[in-house]
Amino acid sequence: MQKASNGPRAGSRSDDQTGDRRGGRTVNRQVLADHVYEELLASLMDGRLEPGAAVSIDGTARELDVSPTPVREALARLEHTGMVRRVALKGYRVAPVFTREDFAELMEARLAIEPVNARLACSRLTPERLAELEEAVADLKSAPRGPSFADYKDYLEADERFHQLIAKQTGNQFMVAAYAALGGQVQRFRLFGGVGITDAENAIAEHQSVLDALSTGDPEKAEAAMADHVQKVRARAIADAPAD
Amino acid sequence: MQKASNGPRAGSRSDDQTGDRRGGRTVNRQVLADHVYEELLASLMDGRLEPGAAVSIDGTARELDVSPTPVREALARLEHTGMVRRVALKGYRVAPVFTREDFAELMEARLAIEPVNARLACSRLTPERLAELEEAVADLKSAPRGPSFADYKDYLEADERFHQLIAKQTGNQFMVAAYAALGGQVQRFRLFGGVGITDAENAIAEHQSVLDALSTGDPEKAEAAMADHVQKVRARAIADAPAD
DNA sequence: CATGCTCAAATCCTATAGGGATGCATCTGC
DNA sequence: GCAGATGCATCCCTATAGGATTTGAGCATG
Repeated sequence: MQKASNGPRAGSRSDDQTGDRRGGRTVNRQVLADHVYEELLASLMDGRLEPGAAVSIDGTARELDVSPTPVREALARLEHTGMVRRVALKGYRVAPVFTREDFAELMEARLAIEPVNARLACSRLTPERLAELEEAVADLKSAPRGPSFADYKDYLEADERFHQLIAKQTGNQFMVAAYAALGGQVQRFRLFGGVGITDAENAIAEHQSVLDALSTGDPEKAEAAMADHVQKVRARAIADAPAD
Repeated sequence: MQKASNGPRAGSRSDDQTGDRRGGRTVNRQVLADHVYEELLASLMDGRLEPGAAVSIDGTARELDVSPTPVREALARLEHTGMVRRVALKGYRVAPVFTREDFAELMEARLAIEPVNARLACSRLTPERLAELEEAVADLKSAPRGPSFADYKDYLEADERFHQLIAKQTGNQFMVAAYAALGGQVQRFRLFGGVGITDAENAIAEHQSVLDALSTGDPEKAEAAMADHVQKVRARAIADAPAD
């Protein structure tokens, strides 16, 4: 909306993050489509884009002041994550809200994958990664948990980060990919699943339990702690869920 | 290569599969990017595109006689499957061959996911799906298994179909997504993992065992049979693997 | 011979143009 | 007043143009 069509700036992209230099050599070249992808992902992950909302290609392009081409590319990647759906010739839409059944399926899948991740992560845990996990739990404890949306965004972000770190700690690229296929949905559920932040105290305790189990180095314990956590999340969500 | 640049046909796409009509109303509208995606996926799945090969955007566009735009979109989707990798400003490349470690990780992930799929599928098995599974196993048995590449393509296709059907039979969209995150890699490993078709007899017997276990309706048996199958595949592959 | 430079072709990346379809507001006829 | 037709705006989709970057060959130099 700001600076809408202020003039053609074709090809003059040497001042944004493209040619980012650090220490004298280019480190992480990035193209516009990557930027758009991250922007859209952030909007989806923190709830700015609500389920069911249309994501217009041209509209997004105008908003970000780019051409539709990189937006198409970014959305094509996002489609494969399940966070947006596409209908040919009709465009993209944020995936609809979770039904009760969707939620049950998601929890079933988490229960199949996340305890295994905890077990594998435990047997390969490095001190550095353990520190990162401790930091995530600390952030979880210290994050504000007010009633408004923005108030517990940090809490949700720390929650997602904790689980994602465990997936990465497995050192298994395919388990990371499998969790990633769920991760976005998990986060979306946290935002729009109906269950609020009321279970924070319990959830924090369970995360601490998982972390403790990982610290002991006993893979079986870690697996059990994670399974326990996921099951309790499911139980609380069912209890809190609205009538429909 | 054939019919290279025979002339501009801009906007005349009312004769290909776009406006496909059946019974009077349009049923499944398809855009060019979908066609390109399927074309590339087929090339990857049956080995026409070998690991490490460059996949040029412009080149593919010329070959399929379309513009680069839909090719970009198709490749963006494929990137998220892990079958092609992208480097900014350098283009796409078919994912490299499996190392021993990659193979171990893939089998670890399959062992975490596929037995669960078998268990879930078993408890929700419908006669129609069971028939499809039986057909896949029958195709597995009847498929030619010659020494040349094209000779056992059908065999590999039936193998992939069997596992994918079980994933779908879970009725859990997230388990399907998780398997899909692996599925492409599994197929690629079958093609280029070094292990040939020597284990066909054993593998067929194991697939039959999985099918039998599913037929009994005992989820525990199905899970065990699938775990046994994956573990034996791993064992055979390790035994057959070349020195490096 | 090995190494560095120059240049040209190929390729990637983004913007723009325009065809076709859809949706919505407006208008007309009953 | 209301149903259907019409026009306009919006959007998706593909092609094309052109700038920016990479790459590899050819050539010069130590």
